[in-house]
Amino acid sequence: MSELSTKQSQIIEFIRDFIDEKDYPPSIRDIQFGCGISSTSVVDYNLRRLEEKGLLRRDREVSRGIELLEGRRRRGTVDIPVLGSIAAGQPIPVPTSDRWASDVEDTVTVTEEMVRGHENVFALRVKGTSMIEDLIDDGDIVFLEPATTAADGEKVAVWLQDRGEVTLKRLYREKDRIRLQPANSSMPPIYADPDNVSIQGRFISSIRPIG
Amino acid sequence: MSELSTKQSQIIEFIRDFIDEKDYPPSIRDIQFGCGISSTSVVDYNLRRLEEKGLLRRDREVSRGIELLEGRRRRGTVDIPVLGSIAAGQPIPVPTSDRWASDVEDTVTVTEEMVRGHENVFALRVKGTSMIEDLIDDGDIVFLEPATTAADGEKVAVWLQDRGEVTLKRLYREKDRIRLQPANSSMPPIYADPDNVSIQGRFISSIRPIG
DNA sequence: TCGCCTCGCGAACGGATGTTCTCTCTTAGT
DNA sequence: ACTAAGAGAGAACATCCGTTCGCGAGGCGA
Repeated sequence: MSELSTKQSQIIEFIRDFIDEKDYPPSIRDIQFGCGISSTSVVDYNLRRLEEKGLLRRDREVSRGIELLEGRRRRGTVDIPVLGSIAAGQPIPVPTSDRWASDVEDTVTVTEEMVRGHENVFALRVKGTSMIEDLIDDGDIVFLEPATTAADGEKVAVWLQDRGEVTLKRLYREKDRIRLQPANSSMPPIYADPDNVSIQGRFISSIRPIG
Repeated sequence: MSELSTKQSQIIEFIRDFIDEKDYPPSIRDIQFGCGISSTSVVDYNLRRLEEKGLLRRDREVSRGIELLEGRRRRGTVDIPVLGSIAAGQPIPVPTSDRWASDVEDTVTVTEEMVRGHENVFALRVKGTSMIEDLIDDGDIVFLEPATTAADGEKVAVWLQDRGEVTLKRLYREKDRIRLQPANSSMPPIYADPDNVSIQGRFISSIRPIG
């Protein structure tokens, strides 16, 4: 029932290739000649079957009104703004709910899986190896979601007011201070007054540029 | 000269939105009504200007034969076959020059930057923490390119014939043996006879699934 | 003022294109 | 063998749609 005849998979294949090459869908006669079919009605017939099977969508009465549903796989990418470098001494303007402004210096494109389920994700370039034992190296790009709170032990980007810098660390609450723990046994933790620490974002994932 | 008139950027905008929504380009009359223009010839006129400026490409005499050049941003993704797990005791069929066979259990989609400049890239799931100090953790997915040789110190996937297993290590040639060095100071290196080692692939990059 | 160019309007032409109708041909069920 | 359904061929039709042509309104330098 949901088997595809040779002709039908050939048509699907042809449409995919056609769009790949030309960036617009083929007309029925394009398909006809491209697949060596002898009549437009045969193409129409099979297109209807394919539509019933949910493999494509057609806009009636519209030329080239064919949309491959299954081919929607690609385009599963998101552009993430790189707001700056972390632990570089610069304050980071965390994006508000509306999309980031236009002053973004750079963006990285990643597949949606890298930030799945998170909103308003932004990215920062990591300087230094303070999180090396959490497998975050110098030069990596980390993805964060805006947050103002965090559970103990979470990796967060925090703004240290007195130092005027943003850094990525694991955050632990102690009696009357906050401990920012590097993941690098050669580096001591930073202790800070709670009033001096403001959480900017929560770690989601990271990538390492090739090379 | 290369400025865009209000109408022209409006048209570009409309085309982009139209394609975004319908997945096929608008006809000239779609643009006409969508932009509140009173004549098809005006659309045609501006489309020619936009084509001259290199912002789009038109296929003459073809309905909806409009292709946005600038909108090519997305689609920069590649599907990489995940051939199995590494250090899991199973031999890995390295893909030949023709595209991998159909028995691929899984694929991951990544942006082209992750494998830039490499051919026939395949992926493996990492089991264990033997490369932890090279920032490759248990559960990571590594990307490799087929290779049969490697320079000293390179991270390679090697097939150990007597153990019947594939493992990811740094490779060093010593007098009459090969040293496979884990990046984990709690693990000893593996020494093997050169005849017993066959290199399967060279490390390119890795990603870590979210969570 | 006179060309010349840019930009826009409206209409008409002809090819492109989706739809539909009528016929075959084959296959499976009875 | 008869019939119904699936698949296809061929042609006709009605739009859809890109192109072109004539006309006009401004702007600009000579």
